[in-house]
Amino acid sequence: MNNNTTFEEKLRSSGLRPTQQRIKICKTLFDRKKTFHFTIKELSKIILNQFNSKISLATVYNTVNAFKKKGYLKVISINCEKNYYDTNVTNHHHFYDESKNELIDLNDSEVGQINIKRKIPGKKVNSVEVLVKISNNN
Amino acid sequence: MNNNTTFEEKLRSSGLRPTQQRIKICKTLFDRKKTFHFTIKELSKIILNQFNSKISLATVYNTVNAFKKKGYLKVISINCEKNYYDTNVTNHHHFYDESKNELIDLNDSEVGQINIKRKIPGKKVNSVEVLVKISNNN
DNA sequence: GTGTGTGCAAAAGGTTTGCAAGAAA
DNA sequence: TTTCTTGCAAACCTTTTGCACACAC
Repeated sequence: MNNNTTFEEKLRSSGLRPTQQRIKICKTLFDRKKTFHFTIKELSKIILNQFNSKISLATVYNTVNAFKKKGYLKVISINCEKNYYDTNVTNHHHFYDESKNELIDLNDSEVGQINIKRKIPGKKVNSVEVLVKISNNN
Repeated sequence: MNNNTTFEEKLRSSGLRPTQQRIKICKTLFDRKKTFHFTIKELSKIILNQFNSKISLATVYNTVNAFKKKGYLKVISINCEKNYYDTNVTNHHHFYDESKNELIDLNDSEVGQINIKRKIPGKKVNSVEVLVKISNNN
């Protein structure tokens, strides 16, 4: 289903030229069954292994930022060292495994209804996200 | 109540020498009624204005990191650009005002009970934090 | 005096940018 | 041919580190 033609259309319809680099990035990000969490460094390394060809860091950043702007990816901030990206752009929550530096999706139904009782005058709520930090039981 | 002697004791009992710089940082951070949210840059600027003397960035970082390690401050990651610190080290939640780049505390009672229904085998939960992103209404 | 802390400047790590060469339309 | 994209290197920002000097004890 997610073949090259589909990615070409996706890119084109977003006003992005379907270059070889962008198609490779699309394949790596979106041609999978499960949600994908990654950092830029990890993504670069995976692309290198998957296609045996390097895409420059600048291009990876540019493309990921373009996808973020288009709403194809979202950012999750766990710490200030680096950004984590998520191919699941729906409203949901996360476990962050501090032992493995790894994100795990937590869907809405796995977190009870969250009821924010306080309102801030003149402000609207953009998102409500829960981050559950976990680590090994040792 | 929070006079210099108290801060000296606090530092000493934490194994930190009560230097002039550290006492100034203590005054800025802890000699206030309300929770204080700050970035390192903001803290440096406030100290400069408050005491008319500059403390080197390295020292501010060192001291803030020491206080974090001692449990006097906690870190809140909103985005990857910079770390935010919080003088409220109890379990609580936050509004993040994306229009003003400002944190507002949300105490436990203002957020309904959060019930994480999923468990990850072999992992323990370290914290559960809610971040509510808000912005101007217009 | 001894050991710790400070401050500067340099380094480190992630991210962005400027610009010339290359690819897409 | 025109416009957009790539890739390199340099720049940028926050944070950390090395080291000489200064301060606390």
